[in-house]
Amino acid sequence: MEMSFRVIADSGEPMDAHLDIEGDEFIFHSRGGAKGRASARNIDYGPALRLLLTRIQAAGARVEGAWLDTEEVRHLPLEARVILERDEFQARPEEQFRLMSGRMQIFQRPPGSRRGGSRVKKVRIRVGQKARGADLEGILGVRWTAGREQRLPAHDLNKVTATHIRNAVERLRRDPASAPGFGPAREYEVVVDEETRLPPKAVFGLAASDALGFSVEPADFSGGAASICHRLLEAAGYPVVAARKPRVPLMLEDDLAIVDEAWDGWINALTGEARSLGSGLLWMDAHSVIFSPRPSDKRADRTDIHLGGFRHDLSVTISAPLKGADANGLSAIARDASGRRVLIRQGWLRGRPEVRGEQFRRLTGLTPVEVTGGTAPTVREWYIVADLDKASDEIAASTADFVLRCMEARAAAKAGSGVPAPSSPPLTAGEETGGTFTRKAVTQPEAEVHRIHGEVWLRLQDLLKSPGPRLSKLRHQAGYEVDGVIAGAEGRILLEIKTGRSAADVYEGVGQLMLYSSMLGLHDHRKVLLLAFEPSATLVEATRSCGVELYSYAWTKTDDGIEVDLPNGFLAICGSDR
DNA sequence: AAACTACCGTCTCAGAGGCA
DNA sequence: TGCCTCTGAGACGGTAGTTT
Repeated sequence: MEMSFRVIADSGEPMDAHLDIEGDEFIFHSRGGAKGRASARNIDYGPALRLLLTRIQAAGARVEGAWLDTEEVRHLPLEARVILERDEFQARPEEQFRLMSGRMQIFQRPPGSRRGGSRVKKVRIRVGQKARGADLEGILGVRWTAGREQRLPAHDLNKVTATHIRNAVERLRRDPASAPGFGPAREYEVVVDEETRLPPKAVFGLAASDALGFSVEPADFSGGAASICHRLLEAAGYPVVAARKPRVPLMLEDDLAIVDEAWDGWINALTGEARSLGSGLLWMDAHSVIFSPRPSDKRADRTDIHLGGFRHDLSVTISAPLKGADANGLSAIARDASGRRVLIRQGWLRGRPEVRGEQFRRLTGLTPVEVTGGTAPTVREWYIVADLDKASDEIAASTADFVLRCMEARAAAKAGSGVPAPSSPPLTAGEETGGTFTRKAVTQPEAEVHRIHGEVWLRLQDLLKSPGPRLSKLRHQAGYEVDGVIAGAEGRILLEIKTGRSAADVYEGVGQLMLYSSMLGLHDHRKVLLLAFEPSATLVEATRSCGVELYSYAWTKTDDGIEVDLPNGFLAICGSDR
């Protein structure tokens, strides 16, 4: 099967999403394979299809309809495989996508099967002719791909020798235009001598063209820190270093819509490079930085980001700009001379002790940038957090670097003031409550919801009341709250109660017990996870090997509420003789 | 027979809405 | 600010069918 066109993102980067064009219709290809594997195909299916729908609408083009177009259903007449009606293309692109993917999933599923089915199938979309005369290719923003699609294999790139590289360096030194198609250095530079620095991809591209006997282009190989390109350049005796940033002044962006869009892009980049730890916490593996997005308390619908959150006394907030060109804000979006968008933050860490000015520069090792535009009573010192026109991983890396430097500065400032930085002593948290609350009708009808979690807690508290209260709750100063700490018969117990029944609830509970045990210094406590279902022997075994004991409770609805039945084994270790 | 294509089915995650 | 429930949607192993 040929896949003739490729979707190009607004940034100009080609996406992994392909389509064919047939007259006034385009066929958008399905996604397949596991991400990261060589077999992965059309991995950007979702984002790309949304983008296409947006572009069609933006172009004022008329859409005639969308149909499932997999081989399996091709024999069916068009009207039997509609996934979006003509009228529905009036809806917002996001809504169109939602409708289409939902219908794709349930198409021809056996009756009664609520789940299952792919949402990433091949679809055919017809765009009407009255599209302001533009051709479909132009409206969709796609590019014809005739040649190579993949990057060159490593064994080809490894054919590049030090001699090829030396020759390439000499050619580029004599004539910087001798590698057409390659841009100037952005992230890294090849150090040739004191005066001469060259773009690594151009050097390697030229060397590879020489070695392989055909014109190697930028898309044929990756650059970046761990790439074969950098490795071979270094091996040939040319150090590759981070590019020296030009010290051009930045201009504060005053259009709030652009600021907000850039802000959202930044958050997306971070989120895309992280995985969830539950409870709104995200973890960037690659950079060892934790963060949590929180609704802004200054602006509705905006999100602030708190980074480095395990230790709130070391964390850094980057809050959504309140207005355009706000030279007084904590953070802002600015542009450099070439129009690139940059997220900047003031070099001012609040709290005790406060870190700002010269101390911030010294402790972080960062250099402030010159920023113009906007008016403020005092001059602010701005620092670059991330260049937002870069790839997500680079945005995340740059943000993480900024945050880690801020955290180090905070820790150093504390240490310098003679105050060590121990984790804060835990506080006692309020008791749980049971009963019910009414869930308003949103997507589901209004309903009474029982606070099972609270009921279990109250039942346990009741059983452990005598002699003297032995169930308490602790709360870390950063806000993390433990379900219970029990002075048990055979030692103290750290308890986490889960009402959910999914594997994710178990993962979350085990994770919470690990984290809380460490954060609250409760290393000598038995870690107990109380589940609402009977775990399998395998799960019990696996969690036990992590140092977590599993017990399950049961609850039943009675006339006057909820009756909770706690397991005897668990009550025994709690010291209840019930 | 191996490799590839185009899906399916399930797991998992993330966000919204809501409560204390 | 943490946690709960619900829901949409992405990730990804698995596999039938097709092509080489």
